[in-house]
Amino acid sequence: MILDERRHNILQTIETQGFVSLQSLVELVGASESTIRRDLEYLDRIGQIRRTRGGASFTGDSLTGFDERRGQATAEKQAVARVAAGLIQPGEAVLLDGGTTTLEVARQLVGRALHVVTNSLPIVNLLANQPEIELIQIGGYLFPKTGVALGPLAVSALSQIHVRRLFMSVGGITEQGLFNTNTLLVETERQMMLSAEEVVVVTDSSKLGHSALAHLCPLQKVHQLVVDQGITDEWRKILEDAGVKVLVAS
Amino acid sequence: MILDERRHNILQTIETQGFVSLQSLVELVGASESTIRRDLEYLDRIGQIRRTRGGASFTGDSLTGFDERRGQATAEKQAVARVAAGLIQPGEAVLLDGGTTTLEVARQLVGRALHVVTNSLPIVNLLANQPEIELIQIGGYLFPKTGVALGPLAVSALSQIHVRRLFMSVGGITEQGLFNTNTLLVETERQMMLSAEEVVVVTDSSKLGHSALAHLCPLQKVHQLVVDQGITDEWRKILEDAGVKVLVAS
DNA sequence: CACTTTCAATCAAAACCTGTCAAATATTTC
DNA sequence: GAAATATTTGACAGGTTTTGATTGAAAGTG
Repeated sequence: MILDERRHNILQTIETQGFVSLQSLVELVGASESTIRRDLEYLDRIGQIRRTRGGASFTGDSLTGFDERRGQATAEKQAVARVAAGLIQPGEAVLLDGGTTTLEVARQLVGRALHVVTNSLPIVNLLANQPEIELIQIGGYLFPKTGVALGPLAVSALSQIHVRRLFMSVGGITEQGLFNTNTLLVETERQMMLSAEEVVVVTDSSKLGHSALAHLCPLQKVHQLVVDQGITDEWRKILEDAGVKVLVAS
Repeated sequence: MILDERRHNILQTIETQGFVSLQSLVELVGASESTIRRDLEYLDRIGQIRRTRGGASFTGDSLTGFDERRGQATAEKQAVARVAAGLIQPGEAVLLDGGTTTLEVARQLVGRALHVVTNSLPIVNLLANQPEIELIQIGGYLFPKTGVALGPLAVSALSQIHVRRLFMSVGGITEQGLFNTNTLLVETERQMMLSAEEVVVVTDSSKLGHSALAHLCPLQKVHQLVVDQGITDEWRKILEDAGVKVLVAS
């Protein structure tokens, strides 16, 4: 098994199981302990997982994230979130997708008078009981681990609402457009795009050039994209040529 | 099982059960007493639980802020919840209304293979990530304080689903029927009743004879009612004459 | 007060991690 | 195509963390 394939395998296992021991990974992929250790170290460094003693755990926005993991929202993500939140006018209605970056955006909204619509359980928990915010929750099948409501019920609910701006996260961006990890999710996000006047993608630069399982839409459908400083001039040009307004957070 | 996973397990158990004895944790995770003690000490130090003699109880900044009333879950409510949960068959689809008693019912469902539909944020937080439970969340305008989704979006979502049993809470019960405190809530609950084959009301006896702002439905629409021992013979007769099957929890 | 249960402290054993190195494999260069 | 170079891999030594057992003290119980 080649390097890339193996790491992909490992990542997927961790994502689906939440926790995986080093030993079980050794058995699963048939490589030595040392190799798996190095893979885990790499995946940790790029922020996809978190190494723990004896194995690794998924670092995605696990809603039960119990320790300091939450503090792992990197400075980049926070910078992106600040810029994104700055786009919002007082009293506006915004739609927030699930994801760690949009969760940071939500954090920036506390105390502002807004209408917020979201299908993300972590965001709902964050904003519930904020007196200034009128919160509309999108229901549906609650996807485990990430706590995002998806599926027909979510799509149907979204079709009944209309907002000024959508803040969306993605799994990957290529010249072919946006991608995400899950077809149910993509379906729901398509309806989100239909319900918003303006589509704002929030992402970190590591997603640029990477694909993912499910194709969401071409670049042309995106109005604005907020990204950290890591973006290359090349990518900036690709995006702007497709009509996307690029905002770099610093 | 790796360290992180074990502590996560422990925390989740404590979070859903409220209190757990050290012995039961030893059995649950299959580690030694010493190890569990150390884990509890750690979780206590980071402020997620409080150690008590013989075990630990949950204190954490609970994901929400809705269940301050947890301690108030009286023995009567728990008894009612146990009886109510006993009605549910394996694999069934149930709809849970918001409310403290229904939250206790939800607590009884942990570990059972069920489809659960609910508009209550505290219940969603409780059951999210329970692997055996398929969770469908009803969205809508999120009512502050109680964390229940209401309004047109909720009604519309409910109209698209169908379940075997509805567990409903009420604000008051008189001979005229059921009452609740809020017209939006009543509207949503009416749709819930349409989506369920059987309507089960869970309540404590103090609600009997008391009215509330909004009339929900006549007694005849209720199939079963679970109540604590405080119910009088007189009330029992009134309910049974209206065709309600009364279950008294002891 | 006697008895039982729970707790904290200690310690050796086991599990795990880091860093290093040589062998194996892939990539580049000529 | 062969040699040179770079990367990846597996093994191992030495150090650190975690674990389970034990013991005496402390806290609850009748």
